[in-house]
Amino acid sequence: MNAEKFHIEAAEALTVWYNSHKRDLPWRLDRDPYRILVSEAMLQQTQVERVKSFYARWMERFPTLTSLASASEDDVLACWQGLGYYSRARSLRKAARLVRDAGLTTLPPDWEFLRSLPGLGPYTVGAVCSIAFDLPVPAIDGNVRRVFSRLLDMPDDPAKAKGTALIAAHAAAILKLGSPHILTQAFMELGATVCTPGATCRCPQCPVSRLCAAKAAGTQGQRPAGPRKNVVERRNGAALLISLPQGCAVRKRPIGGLWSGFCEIPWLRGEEKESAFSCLSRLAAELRLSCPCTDLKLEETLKFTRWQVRLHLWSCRMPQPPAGCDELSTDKLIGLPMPAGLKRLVQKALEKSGEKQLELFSPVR
DNA sequence: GATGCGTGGTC
DNA sequence: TGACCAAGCAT
Repeated sequence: MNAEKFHIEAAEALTVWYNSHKRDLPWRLDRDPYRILVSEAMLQQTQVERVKSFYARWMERFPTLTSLASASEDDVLACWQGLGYYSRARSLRKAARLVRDAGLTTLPPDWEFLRSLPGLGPYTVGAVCSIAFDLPVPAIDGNVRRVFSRLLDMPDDPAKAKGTALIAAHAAAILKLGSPHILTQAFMELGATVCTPGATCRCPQCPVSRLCAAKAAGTQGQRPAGPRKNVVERRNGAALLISLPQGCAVRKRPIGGLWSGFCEIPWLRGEEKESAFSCLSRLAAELRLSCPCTDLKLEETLKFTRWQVRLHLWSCRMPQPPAGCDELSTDKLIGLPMPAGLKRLVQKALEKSGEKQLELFSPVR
């Protein structure tokens, strides 16, 4: 089949299929560009089911771009808390302020301007342009890469620049043959519900299976081709719940890097094959601790892209906060912007102290 | 182009 | 249950 016929048949089949098979999602109630942008930012590397409740809460709190522009960063982060990749929230707020400072009250249909905003990369700009403004700008995400790597039976990694350019060319050609806002979402919807990863794809339900080169060759389970994923390194770690006269010790993470600007209880990631107890010793030395520590027998796994940490929790009592830490009352502790894994650990400790009446936070005599 | 950035779900 | 996945972006 020649390319032109491929594009025409794909546009027709996907339009029909999307109109009858699209899911009802909260960000599909209208095509307001701000609402589309928020959904796209939240959906970056995040599953639809997880985004739903965050999206609803966000829209209630920051219903318009101007309301977001006038919000404080703390309020924005609090609303994003638990969703991960927090630079997305900071960027979204900055972008809203830049739009406002440009004298606008809403996002303009201007690729160059949108691309200049923080947090809006090639994919997100494509999504806003095509979905909100109905412009034929392709939005290439993981779903679309997978769909096209199969349609074209691409033998090389579609995430590489060459593969992405090829996919963008085909996607743009198809968008021009129909409604870009329908077709962009159709590519993604197909990837999310039918053309799913590995051997789980549902080819019998696919509206474009007869156009699919991988289906014809039987290679759909091996697409997209790509490099082996990195192994996640597993390590131990130690965390400390330090009881102070009026609460417990927390510290603020530096700006930039992991959990930028968030609060945390003191903790330390172990070296390769280091025991949790050895981590505790190093942590105690770092904090210049001179008191005995009690093993609370509580653990939590912190998961990251390249490593995960089995974090063991100890407690101790001190008359004043150690170096680098501040004192905070325990009732304020739970409301603090704190990474999800650490917060789970703290909550476990609070529950345990309640059950066993450990007087974990009673004043030092 | 490679790496850092969170979190929770799936099989 | 461990490996992989989920609508990327900035540096």
